[in-house]
Amino acid sequence: MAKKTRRAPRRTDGLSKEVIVTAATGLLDTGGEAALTFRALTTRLSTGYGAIYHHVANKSDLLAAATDDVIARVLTGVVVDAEPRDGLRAVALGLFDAIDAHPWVGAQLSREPWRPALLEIYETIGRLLDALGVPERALFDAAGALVNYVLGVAGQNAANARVLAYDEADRSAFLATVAEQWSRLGPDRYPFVHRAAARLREHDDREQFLAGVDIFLAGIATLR
Amino acid sequence: MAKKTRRAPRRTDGLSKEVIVTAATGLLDTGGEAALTFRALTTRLSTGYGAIYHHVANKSDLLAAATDDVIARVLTGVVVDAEPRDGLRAVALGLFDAIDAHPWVGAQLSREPWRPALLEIYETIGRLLDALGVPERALFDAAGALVNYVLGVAGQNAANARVLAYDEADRSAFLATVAEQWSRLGPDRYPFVHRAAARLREHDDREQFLAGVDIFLAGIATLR
DNA sequence: CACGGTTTTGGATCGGCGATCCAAACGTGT
DNA sequence: ACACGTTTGGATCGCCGATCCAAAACCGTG
Repeated sequence: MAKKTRRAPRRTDGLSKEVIVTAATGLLDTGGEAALTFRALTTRLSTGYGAIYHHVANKSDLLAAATDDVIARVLTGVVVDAEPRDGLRAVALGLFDAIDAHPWVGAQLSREPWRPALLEIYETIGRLLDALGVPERALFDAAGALVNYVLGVAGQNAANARVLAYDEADRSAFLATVAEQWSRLGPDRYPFVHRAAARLREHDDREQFLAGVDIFLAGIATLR
Repeated sequence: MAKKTRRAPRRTDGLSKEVIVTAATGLLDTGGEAALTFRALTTRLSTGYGAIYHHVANKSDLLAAATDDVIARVLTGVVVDAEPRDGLRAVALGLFDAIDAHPWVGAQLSREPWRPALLEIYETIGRLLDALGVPERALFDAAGALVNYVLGVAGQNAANARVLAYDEADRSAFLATVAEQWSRLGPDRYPFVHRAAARLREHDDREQFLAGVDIFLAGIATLR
């Protein structure tokens, strides 16, 4: 009935998985995991569902592809032929910063640990630990421990950062509020957290992360 | 019309947040995070949406409550007045096993790290590290590192376990498959993972986790 | 024991999501 | 120029979290 709604003409620039992954990464970075919906993708790419599903199996495939993309960028960007100890710190910091910039990566890595991204991480860190001279019998325990430490802390940090407004002023205001709550908890029931509150205000996440890596490397050194 | 559908009579046993949290934990344990829906809850509790929303603010409130519940059970169940080193290992193992039994807890802890559960974990581990004699200046870095290591590894382990069928036969079959894939990766491009494949078959997650805790404690000891 | 306000409960409903499906538009080989 | 396979856009489905409202039970007051 006179509907004849002329459908929009086909796009000229070809759609590809790469284009879709880039758009998805943008949505994830600006709005968090909840912002990645196929509807938002169709709007941003001005296309339809079918076009996207033609290049991507489903949502978790898309998330995995975006994660692999981010991690691959980090690992190839890091100089590995440095001194192993420096290389390890560089890789650790690179992953920390990447997850800080893309908080959803941390969650995805622990949700689907069998995909390529984690394999590459293990390979890079394991090789560096080997070059560091960690004995064979302890190499795999050490690699597992270090990888998990790095991803664990980076993920926690990203989760914390997500709560904070991304503005530095709000950040210190938030930290002050939390510190105040913590110190109010009472030294008898919460002696540690009560004391930690004072440190909270002045602490630097990145420095604390590196301090943890060093604790780790010191522990690994005792295995030799 | 003649609809006059007599509405079901009101339940006699009172609904409470505790009952709802228990039911939610059951759903989460058997079917994973995807299985926790308000529809499934209404079925299991044979009630309606309003009844549940009367006791619970929303879904994330429910998840947080269930998480706090599980973690509180672990921390109160652990003997703390033992030797600090043993206490730390006991707490670490308790958390590892709890997250292994309730995989969703790990994800929730990193998703909303400001809720009570993580506070209690920090308090318990921080106090034990203090009793261990870690110097004040390193105490908070050490606590942060250890907490994140424990939660990181436990979460990864739970994610791995979730893929595996919960049957031990399927588990070794799966491990064999992964080990085979890994060893096929080629020693030139993936020297570490290629070697790790051999270990994968025989490794015990719990033992490897404890080995990591020991690496940590060894590293912390060097801070003294 | 009656009665009215308050708390607790059940279910209809809404908008938004991932996924599926199909026809229109395009490109390519002949 | 034509036909066939590929790429694209959008209608549609079933399910989700959340909201809202009225029925049912409870309870203090007289």
